Amino acid sequence: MQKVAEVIVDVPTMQTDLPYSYLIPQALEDKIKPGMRVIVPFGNGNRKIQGFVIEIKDNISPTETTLLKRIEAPMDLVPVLSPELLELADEMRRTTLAFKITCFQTMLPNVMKASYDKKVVVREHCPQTIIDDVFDGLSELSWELAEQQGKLPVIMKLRQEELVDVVYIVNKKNRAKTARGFKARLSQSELVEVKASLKPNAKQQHLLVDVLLMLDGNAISNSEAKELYELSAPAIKTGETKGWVEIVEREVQRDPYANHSFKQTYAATLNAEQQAAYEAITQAVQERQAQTFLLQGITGSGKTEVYLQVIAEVLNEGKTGIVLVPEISLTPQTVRRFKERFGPEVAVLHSALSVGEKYDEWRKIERGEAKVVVGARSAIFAPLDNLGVIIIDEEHESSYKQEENPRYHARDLAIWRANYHQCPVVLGSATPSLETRARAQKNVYQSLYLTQRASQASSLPTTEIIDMTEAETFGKMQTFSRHLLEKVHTRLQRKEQVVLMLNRRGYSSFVMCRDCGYVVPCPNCDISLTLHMDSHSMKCHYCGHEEEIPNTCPDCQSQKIRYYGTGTQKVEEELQQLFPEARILRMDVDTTRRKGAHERLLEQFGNHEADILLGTQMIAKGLDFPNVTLVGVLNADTALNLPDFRASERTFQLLTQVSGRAGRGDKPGEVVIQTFNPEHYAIQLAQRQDYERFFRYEMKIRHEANYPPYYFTAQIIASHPEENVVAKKMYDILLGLKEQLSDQAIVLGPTPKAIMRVNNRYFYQIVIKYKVEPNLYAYLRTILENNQAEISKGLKLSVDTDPLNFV
DNA sequence: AGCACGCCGACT
DNA sequence: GTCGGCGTGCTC
Repeated sequence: MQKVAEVIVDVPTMQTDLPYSYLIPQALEDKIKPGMRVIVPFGNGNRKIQGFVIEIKDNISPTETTLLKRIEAPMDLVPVLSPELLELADEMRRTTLAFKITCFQTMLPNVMKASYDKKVVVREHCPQTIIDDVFDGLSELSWELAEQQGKLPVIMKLRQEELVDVVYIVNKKNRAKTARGFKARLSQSELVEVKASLKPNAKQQHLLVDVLLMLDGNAISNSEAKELYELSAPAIKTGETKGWVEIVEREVQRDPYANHSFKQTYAATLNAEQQAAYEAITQAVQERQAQTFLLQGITGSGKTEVYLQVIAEVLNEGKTGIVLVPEISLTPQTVRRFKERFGPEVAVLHSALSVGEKYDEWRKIERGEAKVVVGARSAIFAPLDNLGVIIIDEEHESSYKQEENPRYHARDLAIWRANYHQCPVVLGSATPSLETRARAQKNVYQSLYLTQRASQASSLPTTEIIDMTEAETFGKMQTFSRHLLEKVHTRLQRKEQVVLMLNRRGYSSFVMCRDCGYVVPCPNCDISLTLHMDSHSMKCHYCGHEEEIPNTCPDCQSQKIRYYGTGTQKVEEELQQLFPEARILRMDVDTTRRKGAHERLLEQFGNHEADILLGTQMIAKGLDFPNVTLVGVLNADTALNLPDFRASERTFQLLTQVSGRAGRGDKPGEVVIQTFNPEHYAIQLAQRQDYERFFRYEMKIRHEANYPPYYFTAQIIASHPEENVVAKKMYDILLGLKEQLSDQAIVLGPTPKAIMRVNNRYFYQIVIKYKVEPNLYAYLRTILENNQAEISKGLKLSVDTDPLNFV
């Protein structure tokens, strides 16, 4: 019976988000497997596109099969998606409402996404005159070139006359990097004979034969032969002409950490709490329990050592493990800790890797060479079999949620995969998200606590709050309190280091006219432009618009146009004026844009090449410098006043985290928090590092206001170039929702987004708060389906079934 | 997404 | 009368 493959095609639309059936050609019958990529003809013109086989059927009636097209070619030799990941894609499609094809592409390295080309090929009976005129005498022409040269009308006509064909090409990008190499064509004994016949002064040829003998039939790359044995290229060439060697192409692995050397480290002795956590988790590993643990441990309590030893046990059992780390923490220091313990069994998936490097790491995992995967969010899709544990460090980090389709949360998928493999998940944090902590409270997750700092010498830092409404400040911008400056001063004298954090949001420089108060707005968005001194221009952070800095007020022509605000650059300048002798390192989006810049800056600071590290949120994570004895938070409030119910939670987490940066060594640490809201509970409780009180207080607030974790939320965002179009659409959607939802559900909106216009589009949102709405996801899907027509005409509609951001 | 079919405006 | 605009609908 004819075999048929069910294929998800690479056409990301609502209407094509379903499997299409294709015949499997006889020759490929036993080759095509679920999880493989294939090239299939699609649509009227039979253009060739990529597809994923999800199922093979052989019980299709013969009458049906005659209507089917056939698979053109496989794109893989073995499936790139395991049955597990195929199932996980189902789950993702169901819960995030994203297209199946988008889910597949998210699960795989970027290079596996096909790109498409088109070309025009002359047919056999095409007259030579036309070939000369249109194709410059060649047999084909790329579509792109034909378009540029304005030849499309001619080509259309030629195609109707059947003189030329339009051919579609699916480009595979995932070519493994290959290198030229060679291996012996002769047997060992023949080589010995050859060597005996060589003249004594033919040094390179002797060397070549020696190398060949040593390789014993194995291949080596030319570059490796040169590097290791100083074998020259001409010698290899000679070997080829004389028939001693065979030239081969070898797949080479790009190892992004090839230049690092790692010395083996061994398990440290665990304290009682760490030991208890270790035992609970490894017991779940051994007993194959899909238990989720919340490992709640203060900064410096040695969570990582617990992870390492759990993984060691997992490997010992012949299983594999995934460790997720926030993108920003995936520094060489973090990687080193795992590489030093587990060596080449560790693969690292990191967004800073090139697409090729990422593919190589992925291949290494797929081939079973790596047993431990350390990576950011998308490493949750690592193609590991036989998972023994999934660890998510800094569980509360928002970077685990993808803010584009598919809008998945790595934590949810981790729990799904753990269920599949019957293995535990460990969620680690000093400041767990309220959702996670609430689940632990209800014993859905099992709680494990680490309350002691692992190294006895270090103690918790002392934290002071400075009320900026009353404090004596310094400088034009009132960025620094006298108190903080004095403390910075003493550190500089003592040759200790200081970390200063600037909450970036709402803290950028802008230009304002002192006469009329005019602020230069973005022409495309409802926001003012930000001043950038490095490029001497005004930029919009939302749409990228850039323009010159005005000399006179564009509104009233006054000359009195001045710079305001405190961007990191401005603060750096002022700090430099206050401490001319201090070496300051600035770390923000501008200085870390270039690949590897982030690590380089941190390394410099670690080597004490700077005294003060001044940066945005990104400095709060994971850095561990023993010489830092003072951490200053310049503006603790800015995130606090956002209209988002998680504002307090984020502020508390951030402040607790930066505070942990002080006093990591044997010298005591101090933290100074400058704020305009000194009485706010998030700030007060962060000062005392009192997560428990914060949790209870915040839960009360969430309960009273019907927010998570007491309620689930869903968010619909629509945008359109015309405001009345979005507004009307959203009211329509609201009406439909009201009909579908039970009266327990609460619908907020539609309301314009805080920045209503971005890039000349108007944004509105609806938020749904609910407890039990079994039909909600299905109905949200129908909303997307019903608006297909408008979506193709400029409406943008996005649905998030578990949003993290409401601003 | 990309292509074909189809129904209304300005041209040889 | 036709060439071509892009609205609509379909793709195994």
